[in-house]
Amino acid sequence: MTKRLTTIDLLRRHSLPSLVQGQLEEMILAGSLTPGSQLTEIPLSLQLGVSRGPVREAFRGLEEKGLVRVEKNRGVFVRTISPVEADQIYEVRVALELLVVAKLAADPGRLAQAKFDALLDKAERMASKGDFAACHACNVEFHDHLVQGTGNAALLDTYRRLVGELSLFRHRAHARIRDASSLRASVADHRAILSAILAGDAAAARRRIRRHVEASRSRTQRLLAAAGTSKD
Amino acid sequence: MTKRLTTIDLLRRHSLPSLVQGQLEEMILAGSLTPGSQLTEIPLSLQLGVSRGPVREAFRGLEEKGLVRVEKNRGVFVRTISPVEADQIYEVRVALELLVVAKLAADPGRLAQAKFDALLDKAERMASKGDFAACHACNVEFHDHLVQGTGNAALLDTYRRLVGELSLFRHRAHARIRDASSLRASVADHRAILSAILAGDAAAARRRIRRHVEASRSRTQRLLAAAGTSKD
DNA sequence: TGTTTGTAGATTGTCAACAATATTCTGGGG
DNA sequence: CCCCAGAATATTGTTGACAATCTACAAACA
Repeated sequence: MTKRLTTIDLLRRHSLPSLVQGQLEEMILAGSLTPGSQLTEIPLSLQLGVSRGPVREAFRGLEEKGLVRVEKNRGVFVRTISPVEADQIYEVRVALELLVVAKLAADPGRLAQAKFDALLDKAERMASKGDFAACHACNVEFHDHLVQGTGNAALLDTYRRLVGELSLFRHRAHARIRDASSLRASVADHRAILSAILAGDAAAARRRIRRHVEASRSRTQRLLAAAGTSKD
Repeated sequence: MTKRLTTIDLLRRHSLPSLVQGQLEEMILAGSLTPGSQLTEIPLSLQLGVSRGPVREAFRGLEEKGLVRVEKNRGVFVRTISPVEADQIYEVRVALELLVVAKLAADPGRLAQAKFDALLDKAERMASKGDFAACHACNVEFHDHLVQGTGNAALLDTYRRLVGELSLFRHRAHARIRDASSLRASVADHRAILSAILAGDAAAARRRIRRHVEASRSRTQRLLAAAGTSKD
């Protein structure tokens, strides 16, 4: 009990609700809280060492963020995203990423190339080692850094929200990334996209990112279809 | 029998926090709560006839929605959006609207043309009557219905969030729309965009919506610049 | 046997009181 | 006259308790 409190005490600068929200968000995005599962207030508040109030406030934030679904007098549940919803999210994401690479290609000088190269190298190393989760994390971070590079806060917020919901969908699909070839293909895509951006070739960058994200979309859809036939 | 039940049921379905959040959101978007002003819990809870708990929960939702800013131990304030932030939001909005008209133009049959025509006619009537606020509302609704027409829930959510933040910016700029010519120009733009969509001409629709939103962007920026020099 | 109804338990919804923090005001000193 | 320390006030942060609602189970009846 005391140990649990220290973890929260060390971060006293943030209010309790925001801490709880961050913790829950992390667990949801990591998949330790599976989509569809119920989040009961009392066990959570006991587990986190806080009262129900902050937990409820965190629920509100998570609901607005699209990570949980609240049913009055019933409870809150980790949001489940249907294949069509995921497809729609992907559609918006493509539009955003097109804007991202176009902006970056218009001014490639501002991009910290070393950071991206390091990220891509690490992704390949992880893939070689067979650590697919780490490789996937690198790939996700590559996209995120790309969006960060635009310097557009609204764009970054919007993008992250969509990606968060998509990761939710990936968990629902039980789609653990085990396919080394697709991971390597992603890294190769990323290299091509990056080079197009650095060359200032917006058209090529747009073409490549579109193909890249569309491939991810159809791949995820296929994975869910396979998982769906077996159980759901 | 059904009438009373539905009203009761609708009230029972929404929890107090969601009611409060909706009320506050309405007030913020309408401009009756001006950007930068503080929202104190006790007066609000007294005014709305509820306790502080629901109000706090509503604050969390509004914060995640980007309508208020929360400072720990200081209070919550209606969010103020800077010109650069507004510009960035507009940039994302353009990307979304491009997707919207492209999707609609790809399948114009699904669009309820009568609804849009009625909306445009009403907008012109309001402009002629000198009711600029109503005309502006019609124009906003036109865009919203366009996005609704895509049938993409994620796209609609994302779009509405951005538009909400932009309306916040308009209030900050004290930019009451009084310019009849720009309002009429917007209606004319809308007619052109709609006809391009109905003709299935995606390229023309994209070109026109881009010019249209970009015009709105620069106009809003100019209005704020003018207001900024005079007072702020 | 199947349905229904009542009851017990659990969970959420709401509230009012208490604690912690920030802001304001006031009095004294330089 | 200005500045600073310290109390007074106001506001937020958090908690525990109480009320309302839903769920699950079991007993009674057709």
